[in-house]
Amino acid sequence: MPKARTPGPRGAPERPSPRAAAESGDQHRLGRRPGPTTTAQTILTHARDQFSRRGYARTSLRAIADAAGVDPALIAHFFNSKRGLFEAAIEVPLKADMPALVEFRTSDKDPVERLATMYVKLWETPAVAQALTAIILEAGHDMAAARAMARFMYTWVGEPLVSEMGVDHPELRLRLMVGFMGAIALQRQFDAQSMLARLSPAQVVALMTPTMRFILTNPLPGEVA
Amino acid sequence: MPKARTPGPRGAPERPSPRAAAESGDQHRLGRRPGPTTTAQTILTHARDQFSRRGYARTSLRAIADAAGVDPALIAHFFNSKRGLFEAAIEVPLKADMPALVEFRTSDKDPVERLATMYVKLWETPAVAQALTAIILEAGHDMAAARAMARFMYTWVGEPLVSEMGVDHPELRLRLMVGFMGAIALQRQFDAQSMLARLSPAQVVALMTPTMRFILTNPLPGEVA
DNA sequence: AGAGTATCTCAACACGCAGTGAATTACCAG
DNA sequence: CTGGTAATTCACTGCGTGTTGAGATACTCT
Repeated sequence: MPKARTPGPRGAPERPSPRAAAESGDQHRLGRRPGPTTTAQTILTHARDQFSRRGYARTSLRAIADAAGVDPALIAHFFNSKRGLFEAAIEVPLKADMPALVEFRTSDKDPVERLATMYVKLWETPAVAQALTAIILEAGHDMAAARAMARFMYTWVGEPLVSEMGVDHPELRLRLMVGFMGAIALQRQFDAQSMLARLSPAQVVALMTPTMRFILTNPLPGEVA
Repeated sequence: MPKARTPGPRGAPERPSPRAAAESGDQHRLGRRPGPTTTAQTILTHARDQFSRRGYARTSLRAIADAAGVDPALIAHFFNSKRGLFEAAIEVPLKADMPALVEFRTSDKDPVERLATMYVKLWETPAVAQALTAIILEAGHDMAAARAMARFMYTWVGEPLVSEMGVDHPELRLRLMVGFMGAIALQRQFDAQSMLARLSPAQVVALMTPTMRFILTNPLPGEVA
């Protein structure tokens, strides 16, 4: 016998709501669902979506759970806390064999143009775009996001580029360039009727490459050098 | 006639807490304060501070009221709602006789350098910097902020510049340039140990001017033109 | 001086939030 | 089949939030 549990110290006297007994084709309403389990991934996907569109503070766990078709308590079960979910959501889902990354390494075009191409292509993958957007939105408020941003910037932009083409004052120039690139991506993401959003990926690459190259190579004024 | 109001349907039976009668040198604790009234301005100042540092959603009216040394209800009295307070806070406090603006109009240097100088000087005025920061932070979430940003961008950047020096595809180029400028300002504001934040205003101007000029004047690639 | 109005505090409400513990169901290894 | 473990929902608790109404105090205009 499953032992003598107190039959229910909570309120709810003798099953008040059998819960609208005859729901349409709906079967089980309680306990584990049959079939394989993909729920954690589903939650993570919708979390990235919400965090990237509304920011951390405006996003409620209930909204994510609703979108994922799941009880809010499941989030606590899989990710411990809202913070835990957020930190999982801003883990940029990059794998070295993604086409954009492979092409960056194997192409023999100009490094800057290759970088711009890779960047724009990365933003075309929704999960990546959402993670990056969430990171940028919270970078000023959340240390984890700030670190994620620095890591992304160093690993996927700074290190590959500087190691290939020499650039003086790399920290300064990279900050300027990444700011420029981020501003473009954000405008494309949020202001859908902006000119920038109407351009094709190839057009955006062609548009941003010259300025990126200029930022990296133009002689710095005497005051700062 | 003031008519017969129900004398008090709320709880609070016969004044429960006379509130720690003898506070140090503190006099009046209730009712209007003696002397001239500057409270609305005080609230607005602290609101800008909080909104710019923590964003709209993370900022509570109670926090603002505490910082201003005032009861939260006063905010509702002066600004109606949190939203009302925010919309007042993102009204960029610019007057045409501010030194930075005057200098922009009267100097005879290169227009782009003048613009950069004005911009950096504007960000040195805390109230302006805070309003602009709050606008940028919420531009993706709040229509009022988005409009404020467009207005600022057009009135104080686009119109003066385009009217003076001809630039083709102004919308596209202005978006790129303003994104670049905003990214610099934000990095200086939030990442205090960044290289950018350690530069003097004059240095930042010297650093950003060439890129701004490049963005405005470099021939656009055939794909977009 | 006195009526009327603006400023200000207090107490409370209603609501949404993140988080918790127990109960229920399905999966899986022996 | 059977026992253990993971997945899932439910009911609930505090807590913090924006907002409200009433009452108290000061200022202002005649």
